[in-house]
Amino acid sequence: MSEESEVLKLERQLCFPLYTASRLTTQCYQPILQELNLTYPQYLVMLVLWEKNNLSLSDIAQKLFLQSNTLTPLLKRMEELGLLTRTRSKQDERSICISLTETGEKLKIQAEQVPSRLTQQISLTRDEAIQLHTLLYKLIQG
Amino acid sequence: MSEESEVLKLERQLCFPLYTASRLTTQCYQPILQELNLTYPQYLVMLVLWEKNNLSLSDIAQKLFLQSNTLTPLLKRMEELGLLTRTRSKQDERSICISLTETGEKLKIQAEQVPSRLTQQISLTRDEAIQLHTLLYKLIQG
DNA sequence: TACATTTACATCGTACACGATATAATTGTA
DNA sequence: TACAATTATATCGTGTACGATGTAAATGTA
Repeated sequence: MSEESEVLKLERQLCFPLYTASRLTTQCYQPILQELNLTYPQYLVMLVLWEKNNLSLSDIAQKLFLQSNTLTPLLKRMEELGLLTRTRSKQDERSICISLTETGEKLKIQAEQVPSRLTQQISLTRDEAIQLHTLLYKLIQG
Repeated sequence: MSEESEVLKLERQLCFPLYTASRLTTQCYQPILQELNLTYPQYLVMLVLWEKNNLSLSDIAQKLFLQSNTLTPLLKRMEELGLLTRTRSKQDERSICISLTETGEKLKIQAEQVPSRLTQQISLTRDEAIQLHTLLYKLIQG
């Protein structure tokens, strides 16, 4: 009934396993992050800020490949959770400075266990994970 | 100021490049799919149905690793677009049968050019793409 | 055959993503 | 210095994702 069209087969697309692997991996994080009361995108913001505190929205946006339309409400929710503060920069009134609160800083200690707990759930060898990591960054930066 | 915590560095995580590669790849599709008046998840549903028509919602759900909470509204929108019909199955009144309309079938012809147009934009060699494909499926199926 | 269990969808609420657009501050330039 | 262009963030609307829950049909079982 359906014509042969190899190029349109779902399993042949690169996009589909990317989309699915991303979603399923995020789902693996969910129960772990729930203990920290964080969503996955919120966790990413925390990773950025734990590495370097007091960044502007655009700094975070650049690191996460996101924009203000996604980040503004995300950061507002995180402010309401008491994880960070959003203050207008003195040097440039357009810019806002995102700073971790003490609560936000302290959450890092609990978060230290997250990566290893996730690695345990993943069905890739260490070498495969490295290989995948390399290929994904090549795709992203291309 | 921020303590050294190698395990929590953003660039070390596997999840982040997965999430980003998925989003950026979807963004590559967007202008191409706009010509077909499809969103990316809608395109995935079409890929499934072009391969095999007259599937139940749960068949599609299984292939795309989605559930009714996502698929029901998605399929309703596609029905409104005139791409498919949703009819209760006679054999099992709980099940709905998703069938392509003629419009939906015909869209396949236009879609044939999508994969190659995307491949051109991707910064991976053929071998790397195959390698990535294999690793992602291993991750998904694990 | 009653009835508990399972299955297939649907609905609801929350939180992203993201294109389009708005707004105010800063910068470049005639 | 006026004023156009740029930049940083915010807002809005639409469309996913997905956990939790609801509902009705089908199935298993005593």
